[in-house]
Amino acid sequence: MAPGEPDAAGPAGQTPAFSPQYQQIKVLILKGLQAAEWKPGEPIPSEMDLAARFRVSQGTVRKAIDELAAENLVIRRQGKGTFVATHAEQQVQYRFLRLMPDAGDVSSEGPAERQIVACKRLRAPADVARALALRAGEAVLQLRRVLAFQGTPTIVEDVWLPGGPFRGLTADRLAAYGGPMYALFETEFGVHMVRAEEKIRAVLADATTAKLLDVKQSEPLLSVERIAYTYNDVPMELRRGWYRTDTHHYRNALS
Amino acid sequence: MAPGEPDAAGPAGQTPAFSPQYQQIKVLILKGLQAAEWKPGEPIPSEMDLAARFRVSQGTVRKAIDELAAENLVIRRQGKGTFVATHAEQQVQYRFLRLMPDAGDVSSEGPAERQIVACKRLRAPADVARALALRAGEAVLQLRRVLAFQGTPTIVEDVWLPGGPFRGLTADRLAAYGGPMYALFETEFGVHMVRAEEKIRAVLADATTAKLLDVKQSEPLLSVERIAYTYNDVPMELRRGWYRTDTHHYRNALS
DNA sequence: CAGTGGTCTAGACCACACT
DNA sequence: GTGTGGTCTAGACCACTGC
Repeated sequence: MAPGEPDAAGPAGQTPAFSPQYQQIKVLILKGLQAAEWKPGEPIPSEMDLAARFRVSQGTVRKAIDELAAENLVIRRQGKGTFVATHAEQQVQYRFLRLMPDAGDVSSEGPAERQIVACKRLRAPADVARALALRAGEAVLQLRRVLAFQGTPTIVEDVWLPGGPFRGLTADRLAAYGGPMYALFETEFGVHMVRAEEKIRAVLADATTAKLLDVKQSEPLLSVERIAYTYNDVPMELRRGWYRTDTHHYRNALS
Repeated sequence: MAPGEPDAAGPAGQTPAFSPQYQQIKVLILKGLQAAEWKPGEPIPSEMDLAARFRVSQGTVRKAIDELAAENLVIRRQGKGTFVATHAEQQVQYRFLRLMPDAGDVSSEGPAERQIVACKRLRAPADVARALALRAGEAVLQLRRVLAFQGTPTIVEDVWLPGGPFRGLTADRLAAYGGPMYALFETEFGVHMVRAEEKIRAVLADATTAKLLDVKQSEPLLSVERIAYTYNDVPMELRRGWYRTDTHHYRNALS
């Protein structure tokens, strides 16, 4: 688009809704990501290429990519290129897990030991359907797992996934896979989690959870309800977790 | 600095530590903020003015300010100017409080009722001294307050402040002040909290807390330990809070 | 060396707020 | 209209990576 040309903004909008070129280009790149034109871990075209493709200057593409990088959708590497973000091969193994050991750091703790406790296919209860934007009764996958750190069971999680996108996921497949669950989702099902929202509460352990975590029933636990979203704010996972916080804590940075 | 001139980077650094101009200018603006050259709520000089002052182009100043804005140190308002961030007169009244009502939103809840329970001056215990980067035994201010929403006491907080910067703070002065505590810190003591870190755990209410929150002693509560920092990462407040999560939850966004 | 992202400039024009 | 931040360009040069 030549400078000075009118915008391709909405036709009958109340407000003209001015949208700068870099925003429109951001949307175009976003569509490429959604359509898996470039897969997680792969490079997207260079700024020059994209500038030529979209007929804008490099600076405009740059600003679009800057925003995508700020949202962790894409990672810039000077001298190499810009890459689609991925949950695998990331130095930060657990991008969405904020639980930290009270002493030492994550690296000193070693890898988590994962154990799948249950995995079944069922019809979505009302609350799950609402969270995943499904109709009540649609097929969902539900699984429960325990994470242990250095031999101490620390997290119990119930995970609900929409049946459609995750058709074919089984306990065996999960157990066989070593890395983070979200990495498996990417490689096996083409679902990339982009962001998540958590609601945190303090609760008392129920009998089942207490047993799985090897604590007594009156033990206070952190209840963490997470909804994870793919591109375009489509909810793709509901996860309810119970965290022991006697040796770990949930860390959060405010700014 | 003319284009092409060498950087004013560190003299004897192992690595030359290349630092772009916009970073250096960011630091200069930061110093102005620290020195209260411009106070919270006031505008900083226009991009053109700063560009002239620092002898760089507007674009370079722009990038510096962009980063400061991304860190919430400064707020850009198109057509008006760039303003020093403030905890007062902000539509988001509680910038660092993540507790949300389960139903409805913050606005539907009305203002919090604040009640100061205690306020004393004492010598810093070892843990408090460590958190505030003081020597053990230095004077600190400690206060305890209860926040209630719609008549229900929901939060108990113990706040520790370094005695020096907060000399003259009394329970009366706090009680007389209507707005958020951090707003008072700005206007009365020139201390602007810039960021904070929280460690969250699930605990059982002790006798004192249970009484203040009007819950039974076995009630699970969210324990939130916060360290708040001014400019330059100087810790200026340690806050230990206990939150009821039967009607509220701690909300967090992950990306 | 070529190719990538990163910095910086100078200038033009746009959107917005105030007066 | 003036002044502010916001967008966009075209071109130059720098820093980093890998061939």
